[in-house]
Amino acid sequence: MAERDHAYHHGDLRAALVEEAAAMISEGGAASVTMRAIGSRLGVSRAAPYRHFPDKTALLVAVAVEGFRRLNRRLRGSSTGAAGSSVERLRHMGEQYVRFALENPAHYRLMYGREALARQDHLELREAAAVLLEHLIGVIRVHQQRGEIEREDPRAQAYVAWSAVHGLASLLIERQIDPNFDVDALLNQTTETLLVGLRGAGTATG
Amino acid sequence: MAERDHAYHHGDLRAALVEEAAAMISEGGAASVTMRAIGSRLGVSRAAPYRHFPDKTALLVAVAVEGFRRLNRRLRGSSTGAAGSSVERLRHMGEQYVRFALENPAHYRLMYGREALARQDHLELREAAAVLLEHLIGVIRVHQQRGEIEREDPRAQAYVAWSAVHGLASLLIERQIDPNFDVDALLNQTTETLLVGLRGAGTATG
DNA sequence: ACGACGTTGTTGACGGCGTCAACATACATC
DNA sequence: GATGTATGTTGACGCCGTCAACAACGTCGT
Repeated sequence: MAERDHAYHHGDLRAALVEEAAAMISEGGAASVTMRAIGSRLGVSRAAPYRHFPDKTALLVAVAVEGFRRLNRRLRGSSTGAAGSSVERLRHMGEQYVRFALENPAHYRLMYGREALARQDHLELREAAAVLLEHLIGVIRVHQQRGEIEREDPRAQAYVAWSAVHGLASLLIERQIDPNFDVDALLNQTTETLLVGLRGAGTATG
Repeated sequence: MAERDHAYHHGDLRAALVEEAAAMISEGGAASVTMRAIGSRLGVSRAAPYRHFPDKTALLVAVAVEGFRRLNRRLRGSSTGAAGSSVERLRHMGEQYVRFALENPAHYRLMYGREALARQDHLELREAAAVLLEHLIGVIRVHQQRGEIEREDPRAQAYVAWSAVHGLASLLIERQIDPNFDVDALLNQTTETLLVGLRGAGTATG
Protein backbone atom coordinates (compact mmCIF):
# COMPACT_ATOMS: atom_id res chain seq x y z
CA MET A 1 0.00 0.00 0.00
CA ALA A 2 0.95 3.59 -0.57
CA GLU A 3 3.54 3.13 -3.26
CA ARG A 4 1.96 4.77 -6.31
CA ASP A 5 3.68 7.54 -8.16
CA HIS A 6 1.96 10.65 -6.86
CA ALA A 7 -1.00 9.49 -4.99
CA TYR A 8 -4.68 10.25 -4.70
CA HIS A 9 -4.63 11.24 -1.11
CA HIS A 10 -0.97 11.89 -1.13
CA GLY A 11 0.86 8.65 -0.77
CA ASP A 12 3.09 9.17 2.20
CA LEU A 13 2.35 12.56 3.64
CA ARG A 14 3.97 11.88 6.97
CA ALA A 15 7.41 11.30 5.50
CA ALA A 16 6.94 14.20 3.11
CA LEU A 17 6.10 16.50 6.01
CA VAL A 18 9.26 15.62 7.90
CA GLU A 19 11.39 15.99 4.80
CA GLU A 20 9.84 19.28 3.75
CA ALA A 21 10.00 20.73 7.25
CA ALA A 22 13.69 19.87 7.39
CA ALA A 23 14.23 21.63 4.07
CA MET A 24 12.36 24.71 5.23
CA ILE A 25 14.41 24.81 8.42
CA SER A 26 17.60 24.78 6.39
CA GLU A 27 16.33 27.53 4.15
CA GLY A 28 14.77 29.92 6.62
CA GLY A 29 15.15 28.59 10.14
CA ALA A 30 12.58 26.94 12.35
CA ALA A 31 10.52 30.11 12.54
CA SER A 32 9.73 29.87 8.84
CA VAL A 33 8.00 26.54 9.34
CA THR A 34 4.28 27.17 9.67
CA MET A 35 1.52 24.68 9.13
CA ARG A 36 0.12 26.82 6.36
CA ALA A 37 3.44 27.20 4.58
CA ILE A 38 4.42 23.57 4.75
CA GLY A 39 0.96 22.54 3.60
CA SER A 40 1.06 24.82 0.62
CA ARG A 41 4.53 23.62 -0.38
CA LEU A 42 3.25 20.07 -0.38
CA GLY A 43 -0.03 20.93 -2.06
CA VAL A 44 -2.19 20.04 0.91
CA SER A 45 -4.27 22.11 3.27
CA ARG A 46 -3.08 23.63 6.52
CA ALA A 47 -4.84 21.03 8.63
CA ALA A 48 -3.67 17.95 6.75
CA PRO A 49 -0.61 17.45 8.96
CA TYR A 50 -2.92 16.93 11.93
CA ARG A 51 -3.81 13.49 10.57
CA HIS A 52 -0.18 12.48 11.13
CA PHE A 53 0.99 14.56 14.07
CA PRO A 54 -1.01 15.68 17.09
CA ASP A 55 0.43 19.19 16.86
CA LYS A 56 3.20 21.24 15.33
CA THR A 57 5.63 20.46 18.11
CA ALA A 58 5.33 16.74 17.41
CA LEU A 59 6.25 17.37 13.78
CA LEU A 60 9.29 19.38 14.80
CA VAL A 61 10.34 16.68 17.23
CA ALA A 62 10.18 14.16 14.39
CA VAL A 63 12.41 16.44 12.32
CA ALA A 64 14.87 16.74 15.19
CA VAL A 65 14.93 12.98 15.71
CA GLU A 66 15.67 12.53 12.01
CA GLY A 67 18.56 14.97 12.48
CA PHE A 68 20.01 12.81 15.25
CA ARG A 69 19.72 9.79 12.97
CA ARG A 70 21.71 11.54 10.26
CA LEU A 71 24.33 12.69 12.71
CA ASN A 72 24.58 9.18 14.10
CA ARG A 73 25.07 7.69 10.67
CA ARG A 74 27.84 10.16 9.97
CA LEU A 75 29.64 9.54 13.24
CA ARG A 76 29.33 5.79 12.88
CA GLY A 77 30.97 6.00 9.49
CA SER A 78 33.83 8.10 10.80
CA SER A 79 34.55 5.98 13.85
CA THR A 80 34.82 2.71 11.94
CA GLY A 81 35.85 3.64 8.43
CA ALA A 82 38.75 6.01 8.94
CA ALA A 83 42.32 4.87 8.97
CA GLY A 84 44.98 5.77 11.52
CA SER A 85 45.38 5.12 15.21
CA SER A 86 42.43 4.71 17.51
CA VAL A 87 43.09 8.17 18.93
CA GLU A 88 43.08 9.56 15.44
CA ARG A 89 39.67 8.04 14.87
CA LEU A 90 38.28 9.53 18.06
CA ARG A 91 39.56 12.90 16.97
CA HIS A 92 38.01 12.42 13.55
CA MET A 93 34.71 11.67 15.18
CA GLY A 94 34.75 14.96 17.06
CA GLU A 95 35.60 16.75 13.88
CA GLN A 96 32.69 15.20 12.01
CA TYR A 97 30.36 16.12 14.84
CA VAL A 98 31.22 19.81 14.63
CA ARG A 99 31.16 19.79 10.84
CA PHE A 100 27.65 18.38 10.86
CA ALA A 101 26.55 21.23 13.10
CA LEU A 102 28.20 23.84 10.90
CA GLU A 103 26.61 22.43 7.77
CA ASN A 104 23.14 22.19 9.32
CA PRO A 105 22.97 24.97 11.90
CA ALA A 106 19.21 25.40 12.11
CA HIS A 107 18.64 21.67 12.19
CA TYR A 108 21.29 21.29 14.88
CA ARG A 109 19.67 24.02 16.94
CA LEU A 110 16.34 22.26 16.68
CA MET A 111 17.88 18.96 17.76
CA TYR A 112 18.97 20.49 21.01
CA GLY A 113 15.54 21.73 21.86
CA ARG A 114 16.06 25.38 21.22
CA GLU A 115 14.64 27.81 18.72
CA ALA A 116 11.36 25.94 18.96
CA LEU A 117 9.89 23.22 21.13
CA ALA A 118 11.37 24.42 24.38
CA ARG A 119 9.85 23.50 27.72
CA GLN A 120 8.73 19.98 28.41
CA ASP A 121 10.89 16.98 27.90
CA HIS A 122 10.56 15.22 24.63
CA LEU A 123 11.30 11.59 25.38
CA GLU A 124 11.93 10.67 21.76
CA LEU A 125 14.53 13.41 21.49
CA ARG A 126 16.44 12.25 24.50
CA GLU A 127 16.29 8.70 23.24
CA ALA A 128 17.72 9.73 19.90
CA ALA A 129 20.53 11.56 21.66
CA ALA A 130 21.08 8.55 23.91
CA VAL A 131 21.90 6.41 20.89
CA LEU A 132 24.62 8.87 20.04
CA LEU A 133 25.93 8.82 23.57
CA GLU A 134 26.01 5.04 23.75
CA HIS A 135 28.01 4.88 20.56
CA LEU A 136 30.51 7.37 21.96
CA ILE A 137 30.79 5.38 25.18
CA GLY A 138 31.55 2.25 23.16
CA VAL A 139 34.34 3.98 21.26
CA ILE A 140 35.78 5.36 24.48
CA ARG A 141 35.73 1.92 26.07
CA VAL A 142 37.78 0.54 23.22
CA HIS A 143 40.34 3.27 23.67
CA GLN A 144 40.48 2.62 27.37
CA GLN A 145 41.27 -1.01 26.69
CA ARG A 146 44.10 0.01 24.41
CA GLY A 147 45.47 2.09 27.27
CA GLU A 148 45.14 5.32 25.34
CA ILE A 149 43.12 7.10 28.00
CA GLU A 150 42.52 6.90 31.72
CA ARG A 151 40.23 4.02 32.83
CA GLU A 152 37.51 5.89 34.61
CA ASP A 153 33.78 5.70 34.14
CA PRO A 154 33.52 5.81 30.34
CA ARG A 155 30.13 7.46 30.60
CA ALA A 156 31.57 10.41 32.48
CA GLN A 157 34.36 10.69 29.92
CA ALA A 158 31.77 10.56 27.15
CA TYR A 159 29.84 13.41 28.75
CA VAL A 160 33.00 15.50 28.96
CA ALA A 161 33.83 14.85 25.32
CA TRP A 162 30.28 15.46 24.19
CA SER A 163 30.17 18.72 26.14
CA ALA A 164 33.36 19.93 24.49
CA VAL A 165 32.27 19.34 20.90
CA HIS A 166 28.69 20.42 21.51
CA GLY A 167 29.86 23.60 23.17
CA LEU A 168 32.23 24.40 20.34
CA ALA A 169 29.55 23.67 17.76
CA SER A 170 27.05 25.87 19.58
CA LEU A 171 29.38 28.83 19.93
CA LEU A 172 30.37 28.61 16.29
CA ILE A 173 26.76 28.40 15.13
CA GLU A 174 25.71 31.35 17.26
CA ARG A 175 28.63 33.33 15.87
CA GLN A 176 30.10 33.83 19.31
CA ILE A 177 33.53 32.90 18.00
CA ASP A 178 35.56 35.42 16.01
CA PRO A 179 34.97 34.50 12.37
CA ASN A 180 38.57 35.40 11.58
CA PHE A 181 39.63 32.52 13.77
CA ASP A 182 40.67 29.41 11.88
CA VAL A 183 37.92 26.91 12.62
CA ASP A 184 40.05 23.89 11.73
CA ALA A 185 42.81 24.99 14.08
CA LEU A 186 40.35 25.59 16.88
CA LEU A 187 38.75 22.23 16.27
CA ASN A 188 42.15 20.57 16.37
CA GLN A 189 43.06 22.31 19.57
CA THR A 190 39.78 21.32 21.17
CA THR A 191 40.17 17.63 20.38
CA GLU A 192 43.85 17.76 21.33
CA THR A 193 43.12 19.38 24.69
CA LEU A 194 40.34 16.92 25.29
CA LEU A 195 42.43 13.85 24.48
CA VAL A 196 45.36 15.02 26.55
CA GLY A 197 43.03 15.80 29.42
CA LEU A 198 41.32 12.42 29.22
CA ARG A 199 44.65 10.61 29.00
CA GLY A 200 46.09 12.12 32.13
CA ALA A 201 43.31 13.50 34.25
CA GLY A 202 43.60 10.90 37.01
CA THR A 203 41.09 11.00 39.78
CA ALA A 204 39.86 14.50 40.33
CA THR A 205 41.38 16.21 43.33
CA GLY A 206 38.30 18.23 44.29
CA MET B 1 13.10 63.39 36.36
CA ALA B 2 11.41 60.07 36.67
CA GLU B 3 12.05 59.39 40.34
CA ARG B 4 8.61 59.65 41.91
CA ASP B 5 7.14 56.79 43.83
CA HIS B 6 4.80 55.20 41.30
CA ALA B 7 4.56 57.65 38.54
CA TYR B 8 1.89 59.18 36.39
CA HIS B 9 3.03 57.76 33.17
CA HIS B 10 4.94 55.02 34.81
CA GLY B 11 8.28 56.32 35.92
CA ASP B 12 10.74 53.99 34.34
CA LEU B 13 8.86 51.58 32.16
CA ARG B 14 11.86 50.51 30.15
CA ALA B 15 13.70 49.09 33.13
CA ALA B 16 10.50 47.57 34.47
CA LEU B 17 9.90 45.81 31.16
CA VAL B 18 13.32 44.19 31.15
CA GLU B 19 12.98 43.13 34.76
CA GLU B 20 9.48 41.77 34.36
CA ALA B 21 10.32 39.93 31.15
CA ALA B 22 13.24 38.28 32.91
CA ALA B 23 10.94 37.19 35.73
CA MET B 24 8.40 35.77 33.29
CA ILE B 25 11.13 33.87 31.48
CA SER B 26 12.20 32.28 34.74
CA GLU B 27 8.65 31.35 35.57
CA GLY B 28 7.35 30.08 32.27
CA GLY B 29 10.08 30.20 29.65
CA ALA B 30 10.53 32.66 26.84
CA ALA B 31 7.36 31.47 25.12
CA SER B 32 5.27 32.81 28.00
CA VAL B 33 6.48 36.35 27.36
CA THR B 34 3.90 38.10 25.22
CA MET B 35 3.43 41.81 24.84
CA ARG B 36 -0.09 41.52 26.19
CA ALA B 37 0.96 39.48 29.24
CA ILE B 38 3.89 41.64 30.18
CA GLY B 39 1.80 44.78 29.74
CA SER B 40 -0.95 43.49 31.96
CA ARG B 41 1.52 42.44 34.66
CA LEU B 42 2.90 45.96 34.71
CA GLY B 43 -0.48 47.63 34.48
CA VAL B 44 0.09 49.13 31.06
CA SER B 45 -1.37 48.39 27.67
CA ARG B 46 -0.03 45.92 25.15
CA ALA B 47 1.44 48.64 22.95
CA ALA B 48 3.19 50.60 25.68
CA PRO B 49 6.47 48.70 25.28
CA TYR B 50 6.74 49.99 21.73
CA ARG B 51 7.66 53.41 23.11
CA HIS B 52 10.83 51.85 24.50
CA PHE B 53 11.67 49.02 22.14
CA PRO B 54 11.15 48.88 18.38
CA ASP B 55 9.78 45.33 18.62
CA LYS B 56 9.54 42.31 20.87
CA THR B 57 12.87 40.92 19.75
CA ALA B 58 14.65 44.08 20.89
CA LEU B 59 13.12 43.67 24.34
CA LEU B 60 14.27 40.06 24.54
CA VAL B 61 17.75 41.05 23.42
CA ALA B 62 17.86 43.58 26.25
CA VAL B 63 16.88 40.83 28.68
CA ALA B 64 19.59 38.57 27.31
CA VAL B 65 22.20 41.32 27.58
CA GLU B 66 21.18 41.85 31.18
CA GLY B 67 21.72 38.12 31.72
CA PHE B 68 25.27 38.38 30.42
CA ARG B 69 25.88 41.27 32.78
CA ARG B 70 24.75 39.21 35.77
CA LEU B 71 26.85 36.25 34.68
CA ASN B 72 29.83 38.54 34.25
CA ARG B 73 29.41 39.99 37.69
CA ARG B 74 29.29 36.52 39.17
CA LEU B 75 32.37 35.30 37.33
CA ARG B 76 34.29 38.43 38.17
CA GLY B 77 33.59 37.87 41.82
CA SER B 78 34.69 34.26 41.70
CA SER B 79 37.91 34.89 39.79
CA THR B 80 39.18 37.56 42.15
CA GLY B 81 37.60 36.85 45.49
CA ALA B 82 38.21 33.14 46.01
CA ALA B 83 41.14 31.80 47.92
CA GLY B 84 43.48 29.04 46.82
CA SER B 85 45.88 28.60 43.95
CA SER B 86 45.37 30.32 40.64
CA VAL B 87 44.35 27.00 39.12
CA GLU B 88 41.81 26.59 41.85
CA ARG B 89 40.36 29.95 40.99
CA LEU B 90 40.07 29.08 37.31
CA ARG B 91 38.28 25.91 38.26
CA HIS B 92 35.98 27.86 40.54
CA MET B 93 35.16 30.19 37.69
CA GLY B 94 34.04 27.29 35.50
CA GLU B 95 31.95 25.98 38.33
CA GLN B 96 30.20 29.29 38.82
CA TYR B 97 29.52 29.51 35.11
CA VAL B 98 27.69 26.20 35.04
CA ARG B 99 25.84 26.94 38.26
CA PHE B 100 24.52 30.18 36.83
CA ALA B 101 23.15 28.28 33.85
CA LEU B 102 21.53 25.65 36.07
CA GLU B 103 19.91 28.28 38.25
CA ASN B 104 18.61 30.34 35.31
CA PRO B 105 18.02 27.83 32.52
CA ALA B 106 15.50 29.80 30.47
CA HIS B 107 17.50 32.98 30.79
CA TYR B 108 20.67 31.17 29.81
CA ARG B 109 18.95 29.70 26.77
CA LEU B 110 17.82 33.14 25.73
CA MET B 111 21.34 34.52 26.12
CA TYR B 112 22.62 32.09 23.57
CA GLY B 113 20.12 33.09 20.97
CA ARG B 114 17.88 30.11 21.12
CA GLU B 115 14.28 29.61 22.18
CA ALA B 116 13.54 33.02 20.74
CA LEU B 117 15.31 35.63 18.69
CA ALA B 118 17.05 33.22 16.36
CA ARG B 119 18.23 34.24 12.92
CA GLN B 120 20.03 37.51 12.45
CA ASP B 121 22.99 38.56 14.44
CA HIS B 122 22.33 40.72 17.43
CA LEU B 123 25.39 42.88 17.78
CA GLU B 124 24.64 43.84 21.37
CA LEU B 125 24.43 40.19 22.33
CA ARG B 126 27.78 39.35 20.85
CA GLU B 127 29.29 42.39 22.52
CA ALA B 128 27.96 41.30 25.89
CA ALA B 129 29.45 37.86 25.35
CA ALA B 130 32.71 39.41 24.22
CA VAL B 131 33.10 41.09 27.61
CA LEU B 132 32.86 37.68 29.21
CA LEU B 133 35.41 36.27 26.79
CA GLU B 134 37.89 39.09 27.37
CA HIS B 135 37.71 38.55 31.10
CA LEU B 136 38.39 34.85 30.63
CA ILE B 137 41.33 35.62 28.36
CA GLY B 138 42.79 37.90 31.02
CA VAL B 139 42.55 35.20 33.68
CA ILE B 140 44.14 32.68 31.35
CA ARG B 141 46.98 35.06 30.57
CA VAL B 142 47.76 35.36 34.26
CA HIS B 143 47.88 31.61 34.62
CA GLN B 144 50.14 31.37 31.61
CA GLN B 145 52.56 33.77 33.25
CA ARG B 146 52.60 31.66 36.37
CA GLY B 147 53.57 28.72 34.19
CA GLU B 148 50.42 26.79 35.10
CA ILE B 149 49.33 26.19 31.54
CA GLU B 150 50.87 26.03 28.09
CA ARG B 151 51.75 29.41 26.57
CA GLU B 152 49.74 29.37 23.40
CA ASP B 153 47.30 31.90 22.04
CA PRO B 154 45.24 32.66 25.14
CA ARG B 155 42.23 33.45 22.99
CA ALA B 156 42.23 29.96 21.54
CA GLN B 157 42.55 28.48 25.02
CA ALA B 158 39.69 30.68 26.19
CA TYR B 159 37.49 29.40 23.37
CA VAL B 160 38.28 25.82 24.32
CA ALA B 161 37.47 26.45 27.96
CA TRP B 162 34.32 28.39 27.13
CA SER B 163 33.17 25.59 24.81
CA ALA B 164 33.64 23.01 27.52
CA VAL B 165 31.62 24.78 30.21
CA HIS B 166 28.99 26.07 27.79
CA GLY B 167 28.56 22.58 26.34
CA LEU B 168 28.20 21.03 29.75
CA ALA B 169 25.73 23.71 30.84
CA SER B 170 23.68 23.24 27.68
CA LEU B 171 23.48 19.47 27.94
CA LEU B 172 22.50 19.70 31.60
CA ILE B 173 19.82 22.28 30.91
CA GLU B 174 18.36 20.31 28.04
CA ARG B 175 18.32 17.23 30.27
CA GLN B 176 20.54 15.31 27.92
CA ILE B 177 22.64 14.14 30.85
CA ASP B 178 21.42 11.32 33.07
CA PRO B 179 19.87 13.06 36.11
CA ASN B 180 21.20 10.28 38.35
CA PHE B 181 24.67 11.42 37.49
CA ASP B 182 26.35 13.52 40.17
CA VAL B 183 26.51 16.99 38.67
CA ASP B 184 29.29 18.15 40.98
CA ALA B 185 31.46 15.19 40.10
CA LEU B 186 30.88 15.74 36.40
CA LEU B 187 31.67 19.40 36.76
CA ASN B 188 34.87 18.56 38.61
CA GLN B 189 35.90 16.09 35.98
CA THR B 190 35.21 18.59 33.21
CA THR B 191 37.35 21.31 34.75
CA GLU B 192 40.03 18.77 35.67
CA THR B 193 40.17 17.37 32.14
CA LEU B 194 40.24 20.86 30.75
CA LEU B 195 43.05 22.07 32.99
CA VAL B 196 45.17 19.00 32.40
CA GLY B 197 44.60 19.32 28.68
CA LEU B 198 45.51 22.98 28.66
CA ARG B 199 48.59 22.39 30.75
CA GLY B 200 50.07 19.76 28.52
CA ALA B 201 48.47 20.01 25.11
CA GLY B 202 51.59 21.32 23.38
CA THR B 203 51.35 22.21 19.75
CA ALA B 204 48.66 20.15 18.10
CA THR B 205 50.01 17.33 16.02
CA GLY B 206 47.27 17.37 13.38
C1' DA C 1 0.18 81.91 34.31
C1' DC C 2 -0.49 79.74 30.11
C1' DG C 3 -0.21 77.68 25.81
C1' DA C 4 2.70 74.96 22.44
C1' DC C 5 4.99 70.79 22.11
C1' DG C 6 7.22 66.49 22.69
C1' DT C 7 6.95 62.17 25.33
C1' DT C 8 4.47 58.42 26.88
C1' DG C 9 0.46 55.40 27.12
C1' DT C 10 -4.30 53.64 25.01
C1' DT C 11 -7.48 51.82 21.74
C1' DG C 12 -9.09 49.70 17.51
C1' DA C 13 -7.87 47.17 13.71
C1' DC C 14 -5.24 44.03 10.66
C1' DG C 15 -3.16 39.93 9.08
C1' DG C 16 -0.97 35.65 10.48
C1' DC C 17 -0.71 31.94 13.43
C1' DG C 18 -2.08 27.00 15.65
C1' DT C 19 -5.89 24.35 16.24
C1' DC C 20 -10.60 22.24 16.36
C1' DA C 21 -15.15 20.67 14.65
C1' DA C 22 -17.81 19.56 10.73
C1' DC C 23 -17.70 18.00 6.39
C1' DA C 24 -15.95 15.62 2.06
C1' DT C 25 -13.40 12.20 -0.39
C1' DA C 26 -11.04 8.09 -1.49
C1' DC C 27 -9.55 3.55 -0.38
C1' DA C 28 -10.22 -1.24 1.64
C1' DT C 29 -13.26 -5.00 2.83
C1' DC C 30 -17.02 -8.07 2.51
C1' DG D 1 -21.88 -2.38 -4.65
C1' DA D 2 -22.58 -0.93 0.29
C1' DT D 3 -20.10 0.08 4.57
C1' DG D 4 -16.47 1.67 7.40
C1' DT D 5 -12.15 3.87 8.10
C1' DA D 6 -8.33 6.60 7.00
C1' DT D 7 -7.15 10.89 4.99
C1' DG D 8 -7.76 15.74 3.37
C1' DT D 9 -10.63 20.39 3.34
C1' DT D 10 -13.06 24.32 5.04
C1' DG D 11 -14.73 27.70 8.32
C1' DA D 12 -14.18 29.57 12.67
C1' DC D 13 -11.97 30.81 17.09
C1' DG D 14 -8.79 32.97 20.06
C1' DC D 15 -4.17 34.41 20.50
C1' DC D 16 -0.32 36.85 18.77
C1' DG D 17 2.81 41.12 17.11
C1' DT D 18 2.29 45.39 15.27
C1' DC D 19 0.63 49.90 13.44
C1' DA D 20 -2.11 54.24 13.08
C1' DA D 21 -4.93 57.43 15.38
C1' DC D 22 -5.88 59.37 19.56
C1' DA D 23 -5.42 60.92 24.55
C1' DA D 24 -3.02 62.32 28.66
C1' DC D 25 0.73 64.22 30.84
C1' DG D 26 5.15 66.92 31.76
C1' DT D 27 8.09 70.60 30.20
C1' DC D 28 9.44 74.89 28.84
C1' DG D 29 9.42 79.47 26.60
C1' DT D 30 7.13 83.56 27.19
